Amino acid sequence: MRPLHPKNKEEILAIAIPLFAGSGYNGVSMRTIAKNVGLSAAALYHHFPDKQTLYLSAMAKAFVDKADSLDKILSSSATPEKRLAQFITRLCELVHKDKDFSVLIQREMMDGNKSRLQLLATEIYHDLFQGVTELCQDLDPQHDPYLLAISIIGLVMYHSQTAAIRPYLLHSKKQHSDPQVIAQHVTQLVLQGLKTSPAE
Amino acid sequence: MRPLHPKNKEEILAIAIPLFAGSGYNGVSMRTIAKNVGLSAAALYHHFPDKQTLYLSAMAKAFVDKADSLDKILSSSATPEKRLAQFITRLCELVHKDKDFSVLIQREMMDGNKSRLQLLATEIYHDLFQGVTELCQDLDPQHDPYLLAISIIGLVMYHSQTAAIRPYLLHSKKQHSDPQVIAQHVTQLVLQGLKTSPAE
DNA sequence: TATAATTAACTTAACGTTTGTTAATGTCAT
DNA sequence: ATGACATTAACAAACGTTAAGTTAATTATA
Repeated sequence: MRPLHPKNKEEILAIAIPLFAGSGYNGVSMRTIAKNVGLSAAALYHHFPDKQTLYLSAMAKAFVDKADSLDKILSSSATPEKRLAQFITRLCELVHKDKDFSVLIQREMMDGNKSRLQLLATEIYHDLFQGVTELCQDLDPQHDPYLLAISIIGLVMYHSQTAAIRPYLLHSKKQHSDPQVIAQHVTQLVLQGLKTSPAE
Repeated sequence: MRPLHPKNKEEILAIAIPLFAGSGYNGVSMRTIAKNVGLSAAALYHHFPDKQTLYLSAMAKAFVDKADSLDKILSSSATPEKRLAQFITRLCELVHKDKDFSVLIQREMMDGNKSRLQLLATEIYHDLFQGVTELCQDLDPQHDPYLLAISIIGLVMYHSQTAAIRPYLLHSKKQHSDPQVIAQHVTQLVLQGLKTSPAE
């Protein structure tokens, strides 16, 4: 029987992405993906030559267009402080809306071999990191822009990645998962640290 | 033949820990562990009833005594600022010396099911997080201590976790992996943000 | 103190299952 | 009729795990 709704690659990848994000490469079998898609495992090989290619395609799809909107903010003509605030807010929204994004990046950084890390660095991180580094130099030439760039990105990412364990920690409140609340906290931390107001 | 140097559980776990850190639970087979230890796979079942138990034992060993030295700093009588600086420095040293530590925690946060997350939260994070939260309240009651605690821990952890991809990023220098450099950067960022000096 | 029983620490061989993957085949729109 | 998209069946390899056997040290017994 010919299927009523033949699956294309994009549909398969859209289903595979959260699976890989949730259980990692080794934790997701071709049969698991197939079952979720509504196909036999063998049918997947009509769309992808092997599992590795399917996985890399899923990664590419998960990352595409993510960096673009951030790059626009970074290269705008606003003041450095405003660019920083906008960038942090946008990144917070992004990782909140697409929860697989930061998890997949994190998994790649831990699991990836050299060539995959290089791919991640050039394809995803290069422009983004370059932009943040330049922003950091505009913000304060005194600081090491490299360390500062990692700190800014890391702050946002870490708040997103700890979401799973948060319910089991004390004093956890709903607002702590609100991207706007996190964005405001991170922005203030980066710009002013703990000194709530210089006027005090 | 009875072996000349019989392996005990601790030896097996010491070898299993970096394997699990490097490839995750599903990425490490009993046969792989056995080969690295110098035993047959079946011999591992003489020491541990199953893979899950071996893994959880490895996690316990990797985490034990890690939180203790940090708790001491947090409960000292120094000023909040000094306690913060000491805590960050100690945590930086710790994740730099034992690179498996933060990776294993990160993997648990991503892979762990509910019961394992709860275990991680109560066994590892509870006292530590509680201490950092209280320190944050001492530092500045204005800030949300919960968000600030995650930010502080996250800053240190993220610098450690991005070590693998760092060689593939531009402007990377050796000093950016130096725990003392990172500690100083993070401390200054938390205390003062970008404002290099109020006297300027 | 000599000897028998027990135990700790392994081995090889095999089990049933799951894995990624392929082969052979079928169905339907163009 | 051809080609795109699917199926079921099967493959070899790797998986976690178990069974049975071997050896040497320890412990109990006479």
